Amino acid sequence: MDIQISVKRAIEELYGQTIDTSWVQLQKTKKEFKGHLTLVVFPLLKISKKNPEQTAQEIGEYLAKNESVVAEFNVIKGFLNLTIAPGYWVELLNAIHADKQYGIKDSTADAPLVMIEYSSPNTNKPLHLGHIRNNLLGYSLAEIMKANGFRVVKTNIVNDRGIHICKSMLAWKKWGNGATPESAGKKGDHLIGDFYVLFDKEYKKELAELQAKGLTKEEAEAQSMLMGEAREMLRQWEAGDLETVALWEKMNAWVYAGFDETYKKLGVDFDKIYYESQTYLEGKEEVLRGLNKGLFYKQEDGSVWADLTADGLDNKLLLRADGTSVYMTQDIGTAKLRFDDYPINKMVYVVGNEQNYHFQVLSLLLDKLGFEFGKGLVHFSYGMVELPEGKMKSREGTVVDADDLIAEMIDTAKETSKELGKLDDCTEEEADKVSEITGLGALKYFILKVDPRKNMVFNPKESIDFNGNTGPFVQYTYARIQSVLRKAAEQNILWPSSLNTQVPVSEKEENLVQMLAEFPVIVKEAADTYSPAVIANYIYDLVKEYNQFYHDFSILREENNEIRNLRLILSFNISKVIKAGFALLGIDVPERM
RNA sequence: GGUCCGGUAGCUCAGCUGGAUAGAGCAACAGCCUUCUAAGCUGUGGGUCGUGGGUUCGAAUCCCGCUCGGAUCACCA
Repeated sequence: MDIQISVKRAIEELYGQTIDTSWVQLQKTKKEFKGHLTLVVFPLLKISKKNPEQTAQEIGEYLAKNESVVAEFNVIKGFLNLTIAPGYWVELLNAIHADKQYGIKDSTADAPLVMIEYSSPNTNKPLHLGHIRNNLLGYSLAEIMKANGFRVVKTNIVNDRGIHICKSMLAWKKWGNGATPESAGKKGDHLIGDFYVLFDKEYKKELAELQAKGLTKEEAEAQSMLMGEAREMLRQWEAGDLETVALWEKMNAWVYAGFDETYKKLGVDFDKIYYESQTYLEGKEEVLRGLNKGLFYKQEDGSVWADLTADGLDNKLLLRADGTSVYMTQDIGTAKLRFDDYPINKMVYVVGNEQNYHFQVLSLLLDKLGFEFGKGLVHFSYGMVELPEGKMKSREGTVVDADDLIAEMIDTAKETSKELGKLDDCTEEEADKVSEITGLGALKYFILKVDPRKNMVFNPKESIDFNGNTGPFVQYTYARIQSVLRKAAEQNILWPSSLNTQVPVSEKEENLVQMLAEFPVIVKEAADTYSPAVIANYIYDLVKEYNQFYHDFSILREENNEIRNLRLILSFNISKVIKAGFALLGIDVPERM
């Protein structure tokens, strides 16, 4: 709203000075005071040359007299509380109501292109809780960026090569008896993950046996037959040995099928998938190009390094002495391929905060190599997910498997709904659908509402608690609004596409309209701060406010037609905003529950 | 040790481009279902915003020191 301009005009008229709009500090009036918007006058004292109360009084009088939007005002200390004219809220509501895509901008063909990398799994393990946070953040961020008019490419880099995959392959070959996902009755990613674990177990056993014979830990590791075989397998893979590559392809295909199932369940997807097996050689070429241009240097042993001491960082290895690439090399290669494929304006990497340093270095290296998006790349860094009992680290063996967790959430949702009798008049199919929406909604909302940067505690038990600041609370409110609208239709209550500005609007309704008006601002803010949590917390506030309001009135029994229309349109718009906001978070809302 | 991030109610978290008496939810306690879905609503209690300084009319918010916790500083990915 353009009260800001009104205030600016007032200052100019009263004190004959033009001011920057940033001096006009308007904020929502606190609940305990009368008014909608509050002007903080302290910054303006320099201009008025008067004390805070006088200044506020003068500006207030001017606005009330000359600006029709301002109906009343009151002054408390240095705060000028403005009451907005009633008709204004109805106009605002009409405007929101007329906009089908409220808060969502369409992207144009010439909009900046953002590539968002997220998920990035290894092919030797199923996805776990950490991946869930990653996937949800990445997907939500992509939707938020789209809603702000950007063109977005969602991408995934699959780490499909290296010694860890060879470990799984070797274990399968040795002890697998030709097991397949079908024969074992497991998802492919779980099957391969189990073989990875098996390898580790056997390897540890071997080490213990060697150490029992008097070898040190280092000697045992060097002499390990198993590890030797795994390394040999990696060499064969790199050399393109047909049998090894065939096995690798077969097992990877199982894993991908498993991942796809999990992604589908989570509701995330990708526009383009890159595989490290296809990018790591590209990175090597880029590094050599940089070496030739004198950007990097070679050590006596043949290894290639980047000197980043001028940028306040250390020397960074880019190619090993034997010419093989490291993690950084692969990321450079991937970046190159991506840039060849898309005219990227901005690159966003959704990767855990343990890699902050890596991306600091990557940004510098890409910049040196001449990639325009290098310097401005965003490492969308998020914190670890911990369990109430302690850290969630794979080596501590307390990993929460993504598929198990999702299934558990859906089951709990179903049980709870049943207990409450919510599913009584549903078919089994509908019950399953609703349980899936609420179970996943609980999970997604719980994770997304937390500031991404922070480490968070995920308590499975609490997350499925349907009280309080949770996804199901919001979903429930949405479903109830749908129920109101359904019943209005059944009773042939038709409401107009816009309201008469003379309709009386209560304080609580004004408050709700004000919150609705903030939605586009919130969506913008979420994109600027790269934080879906902004949207989640806003939606919760809106829903809570609505619930408190909803409790007080009866729309369908309302005798005054205009007031009933106002409330129906208000409810409709709130549900519209909930749905849009939740879509940006990747959460579904059920029509009934 | 260097660098980065965090510390807000018993617990989980908002608030952080400086603004009024720091907010939610959970947990505890007390109420509200002949009224469109009680997965809800109302009320009560609960805080030296880690700590010490500084800047300012005003600091949870900005700056500096200290402290605690996490991450990282690999020829792992």
